[in-house]
Amino acid sequence: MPTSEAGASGVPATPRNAARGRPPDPAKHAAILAAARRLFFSGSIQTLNIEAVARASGVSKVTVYSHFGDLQGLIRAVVLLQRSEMTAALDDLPADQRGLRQALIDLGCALMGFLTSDDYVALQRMLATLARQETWLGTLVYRDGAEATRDRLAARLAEASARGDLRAHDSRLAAEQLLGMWQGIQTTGLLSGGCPRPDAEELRRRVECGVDVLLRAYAPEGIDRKTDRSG
Amino acid sequence: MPTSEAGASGVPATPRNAARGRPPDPAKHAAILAAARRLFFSGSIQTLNIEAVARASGVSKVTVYSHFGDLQGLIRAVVLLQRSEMTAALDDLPADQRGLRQALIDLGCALMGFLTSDDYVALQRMLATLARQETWLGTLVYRDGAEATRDRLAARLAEASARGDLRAHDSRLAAEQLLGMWQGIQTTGLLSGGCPRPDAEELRRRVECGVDVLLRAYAPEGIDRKTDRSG
DNA sequence: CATTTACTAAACGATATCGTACAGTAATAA
DNA sequence: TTATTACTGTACGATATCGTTTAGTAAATG
Repeated sequence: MPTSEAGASGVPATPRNAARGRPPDPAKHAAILAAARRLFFSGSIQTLNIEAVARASGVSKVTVYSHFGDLQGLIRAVVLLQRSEMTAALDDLPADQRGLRQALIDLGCALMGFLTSDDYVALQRMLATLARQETWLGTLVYRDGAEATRDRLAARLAEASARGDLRAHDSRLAAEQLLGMWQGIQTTGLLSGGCPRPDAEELRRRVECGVDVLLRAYAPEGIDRKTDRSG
Repeated sequence: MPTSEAGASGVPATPRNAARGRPPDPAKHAAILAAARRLFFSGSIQTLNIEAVARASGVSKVTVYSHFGDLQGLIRAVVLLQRSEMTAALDDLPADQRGLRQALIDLGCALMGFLTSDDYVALQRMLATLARQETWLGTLVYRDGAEATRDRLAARLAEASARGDLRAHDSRLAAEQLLGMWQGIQTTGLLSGGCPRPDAEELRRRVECGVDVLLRAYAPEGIDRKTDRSG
């Protein structure tokens, strides 16, 4: 029997102590995962089958099973890999601070670029497909993705409010509102394949307008901000 | 050969003129469609297979084929059926006019109730799964759903702007912003199974806050609206 | 009546895919 | 060297599901 302790973890079959026999090959583990990911992203979850993965990764079918136990396990691993890349991308969002408006715009542009990327859309589609069988995957990605982003954004809004740049408000709600305005109905359309991917220009416009609406609505009491974004 | 002209339409096999032989049974057509719909909504697209549909609708397998030609055809028919129910629901949205704010809130509540319904979520999941194979389905639902709703909402905002209740603005964009604020990250969460369905109370709060943000941001120039929704 | 079309029940052929078994080779530790 | 574990290639068994065929029954028209 192979190690069989790898399970769905990203770690290549942790040897229990000081591995007695031939050590498992991490390169193969990675190759399988990469092939599975590629196969899924260039097709649907239907095209992600063990044989194709084995062929594409130049590995025996048995090796796939010994590394990931199961097709479900492989799918899980792909989702988790994608999730880790997602969180990394979200952690790299700009944290610039030359003025609240510009900071929000930069963040919004980067975020929307990510949310409309093929990778993210594919991940969401996968989760939508798996939602019935593996709820926990969706929960995980939602927590680390949408919720985390909202909370990070909320923290900035709360700071701004504390500085007096915004009136007192429910920051988490405001953050969701901003995220919602940025997305509009785009993400829905992308997910169902109903609309093409918007270009950077279009995204920027949406992001800026969303920020302006938020700033005007939550401007400190008694201040009527006039903006110069006419037309 | 059976009529074979039904295709994916919702109409039960239009007889070309004055049908010579035994007429097709509309009840069976409906029963098949209903069973298919039920099967999909209580499972995933995986549980929607011809044999199960035939069994559940008390109809021969061959009949299913003669009515819908193909599994793809059946799936198409289910999506189109669901789409027609969706558009009906969207057409029934309240068009009340006792004040802009209340009208928007009523509309938002009804809409969000629909968007968070099991049926709508299931439809979106289906489209997300099918997005690679049958783009046109997604396009169709997106047009009749999200875009139509946005445009209807935009029309109301444009009217309000013409009346002087709102400042001049890009109504379509504003409509998307409002839709986005209402949804926040909820729809994303629901789709991936990441978050539970919000209750009516929660939805109402989101809708109201979204409307207030929009109204304040797009208030006629020079007017600083003070709201009484403190806390 | 005969003809034509819709429908049923059961069986069949064709695949696709899963997961496992087997026999052999490769790499590492004792 | 020997024991042990990883890996390969091929083959196999078990299903599941599609879509079709066949033979017969049901319901309509002329």
